[in-house]
Amino acid sequence: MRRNRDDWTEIALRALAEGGLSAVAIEPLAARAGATKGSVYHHFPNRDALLQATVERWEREHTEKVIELVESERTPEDKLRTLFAMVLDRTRKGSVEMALLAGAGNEVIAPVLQRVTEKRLGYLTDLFRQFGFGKAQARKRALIAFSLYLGQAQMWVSLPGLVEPVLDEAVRVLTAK
Amino acid sequence: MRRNRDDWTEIALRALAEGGLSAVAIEPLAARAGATKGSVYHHFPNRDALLQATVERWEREHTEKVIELVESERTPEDKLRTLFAMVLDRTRKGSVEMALLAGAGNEVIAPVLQRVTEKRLGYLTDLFRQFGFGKAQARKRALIAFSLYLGQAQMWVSLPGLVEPVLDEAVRVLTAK
DNA sequence: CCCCTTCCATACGCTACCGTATGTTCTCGG
DNA sequence: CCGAGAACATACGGTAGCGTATGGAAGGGG
Repeated sequence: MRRNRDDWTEIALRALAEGGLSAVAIEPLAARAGATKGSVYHHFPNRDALLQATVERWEREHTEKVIELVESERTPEDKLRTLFAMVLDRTRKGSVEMALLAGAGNEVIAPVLQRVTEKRLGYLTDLFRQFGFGKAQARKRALIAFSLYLGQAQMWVSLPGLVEPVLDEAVRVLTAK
Repeated sequence: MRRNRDDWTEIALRALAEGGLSAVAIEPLAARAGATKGSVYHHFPNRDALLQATVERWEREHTEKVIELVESERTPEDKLRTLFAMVLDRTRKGSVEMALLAGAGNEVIAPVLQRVTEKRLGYLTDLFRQFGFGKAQARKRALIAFSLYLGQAQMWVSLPGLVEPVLDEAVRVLTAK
């Protein structure tokens, strides 16, 4: 079976979700795909290039899709609630997101994480403005909401089974004047 | 210079803070200490044992001290504010805490993280009860507050320079009925 | 002072992964 | 149907860290 660049980033994406950053390693990936690293090195000059292409693919495919999907909700409350519920649900089963957060120190991952976070914060700020908050306060609430999401996601990996019943309270607290 | 068990966990603790989990490696640590791994392997059977002793030392020395220090504040508001300010400040400059969060998947780190988190959540719950919240709601607020902290800490490593001015708003939001 | 234990250095083999070099197979356009 | 380029395999050398084995130094109790 011949493989192209996209095949490899897809495989790497899955490995990233399941095994974290260190699982994106040329030789194990090749073995897993029933190939040898000769194939990988034909499509990518080195490991960082594969990682780069992989995270950029994730950025393209997942970042905007979430926002699009949330926008199908009608009221700001529903949007916020859906956003939290959906994003946290993705986080559950070994997601790419958590792998990237854990690997935030990596110089390939850092810029991607930065771009994605800023985009999300921008969207969240707009969302809070729809609740009637002023510009500055909407930004603060967005930061708080996003931190809350990050923290929930983090807790899921370090304390599974303690995260669930907070959503309603969180939304209420976040939107209270 | 002769070294004992505590010397090595201290060195490992520093390495953990500065370089993360992967920096707790026998050979680099020994080199850094001007010794050879022969010394380390005399005091610890293997790498995991060193890591274990190191994180347990951190658990002893840092977990309870924070709570003690916060308890010196008078009002619940001041306690909450101090707690956030202090813990987030520790997080800034390459802390052990962040290294542990990033390595939450590790089977040595996980149980420690779990114990510490539960202890902190317990304390936070008590704190929110002092605000007049009922038992269940205090627990939810505690979870939210702790997630908020985790998220802020996480943001500090992936987006340095965007975290600061949220403290007041966060405290207000968290304590609002 | 000497011996026994503690502490440590040196040397070794092993694994996992990186990256390179070179040869082989597949595929498709002419 | 054949030749060129793309895709891949194989083999190699290199690095970093783990863990073991064994001998040497160091220091305190007898």
